[in-house]
Amino acid sequence: MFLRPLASNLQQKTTSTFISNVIVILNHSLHDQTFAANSSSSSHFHFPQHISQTNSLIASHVRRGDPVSAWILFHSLRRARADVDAYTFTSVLRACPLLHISHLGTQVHAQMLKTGADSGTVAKTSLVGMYSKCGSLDEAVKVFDEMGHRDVVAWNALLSCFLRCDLPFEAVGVLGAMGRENVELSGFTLCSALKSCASLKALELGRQVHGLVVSMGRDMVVLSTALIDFYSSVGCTDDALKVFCSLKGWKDDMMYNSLVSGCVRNRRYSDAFKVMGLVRPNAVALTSALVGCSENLDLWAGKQMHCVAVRLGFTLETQLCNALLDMYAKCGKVLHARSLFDGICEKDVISWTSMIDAYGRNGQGREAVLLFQEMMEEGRKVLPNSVTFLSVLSACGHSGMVEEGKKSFKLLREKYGLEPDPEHYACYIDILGRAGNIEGVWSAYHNMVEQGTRPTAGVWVALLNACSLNQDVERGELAAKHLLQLEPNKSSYIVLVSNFYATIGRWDRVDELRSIMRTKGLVKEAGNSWINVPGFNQHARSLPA
DNA sequence: CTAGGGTTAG
Repeated sequence: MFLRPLASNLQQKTTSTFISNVIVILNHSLHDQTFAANSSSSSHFHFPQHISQTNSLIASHVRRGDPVSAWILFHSLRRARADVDAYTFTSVLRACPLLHISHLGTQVHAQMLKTGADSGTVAKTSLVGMYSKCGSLDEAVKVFDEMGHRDVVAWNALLSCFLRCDLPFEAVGVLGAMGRENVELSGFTLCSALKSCASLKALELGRQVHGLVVSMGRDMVVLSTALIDFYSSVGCTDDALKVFCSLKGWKDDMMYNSLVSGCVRNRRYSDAFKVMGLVRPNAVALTSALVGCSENLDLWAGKQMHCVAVRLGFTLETQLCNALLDMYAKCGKVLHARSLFDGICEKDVISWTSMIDAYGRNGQGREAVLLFQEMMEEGRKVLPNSVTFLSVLSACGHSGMVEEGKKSFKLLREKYGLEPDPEHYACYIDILGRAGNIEGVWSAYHNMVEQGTRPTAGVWVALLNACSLNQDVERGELAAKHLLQLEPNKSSYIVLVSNFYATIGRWDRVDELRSIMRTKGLVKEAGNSWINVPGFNQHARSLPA
């Protein structure tokens, strides 16, 4: 009831944009030819006889991943003033978040209010889902609050709402409220509960949910997957393996994928390879396993993965190719990485970023910058993001390309409208410091503070390094003070600060820091280097034949 | 006809 005045308001405000949005959608539609023929005169457009049939048609468009067709059908229904019911709206609400047009869902909501289709639990539940998928958490909660009767599905929708917005603490709060309201939990509830526990690293709570899963005894494949993911997230790989082994009967791909990814995340590479060997691997499992190869610098195993991918015909999977590219780059095989990059038909921002980073980390800054320029060329549909810029900036830093670094730092804001993160400033300060431009370093710092960006430890480290190199004693001491204030217990930072004082000859401070480290019981972390000798590699040996 | 599990770049 409260929303009625708001609805007419919205309707007025959005009518003009509504028409232009539809034109945009029509231009992008794969089916626009057939539709244009039909829509030129709406009397030639025949809808199925019953509204329920049209509803299923809209729903099936959405299911097929074609929200544009769903929207076109819905819109022509409205234009023809055909009857619609609450189910028409629930179907089209699922298409709204996929169309990425601002306020589209709000427009539908307004139409629902006008036709009275917004009452009822099912309609309101789909509105909650729509708003949360469009990023309007407040609106979603508002709709939920206005619901008269809430069934378990409505509660589950609210739960996923908080999970989607990365608010696991609030999600657990919803679980508590469900308990107080005596809502009977469903499998969906437990699934969301496990996800919350995973993000909160709440081992005990998760174990209790595990108990509920066992006692409920339904949806075991899906819930076991969620359990595997939960135990992997809290570092209990053995429990994840136990869940996997104790489930008898058929297991699907997702379950294998979850376990492979969990083993890799916990650096249990040989277990990951063993699990992969149990079935014919799919593209997702291979992608996870490749991360293990990259982290492990295990070129031998990585090449096996590559062979498997080729044999099973996964070479068109962009995400898998990206992981392969990265694996070759991390193992120092830039040329292999490049030929993979060239072979990717649908290059996404990660393909480009990984290749730029591959050049940068191997000291080929010139190639990195050239590839970045190629990426930015007119007519490319892939836009660089903040990670791309980090790779470019660090490539410039490693290769001493000061001018190129300055240029890309400017582009970040001016051409792409991105706000530099502290990490970008740290890279940029590093570039200027190495070039001996200490005044540039500090003006970049002041610039950052003026933008309201708070310096992180990484920024202070970059500033301190710049001061060491340029013998900027006073401001270096300032940076040292801030760094130790921010991270007083990190031995690597204490060593860094102590090295700074050694550079400027303040041995009293060096001794002071050493005794601080002793009293805090900190030791300098051992450095390590890693090489793989073919034939002496444990993970490679346990690879399935 | 509303709600759920796995994957890639720093």
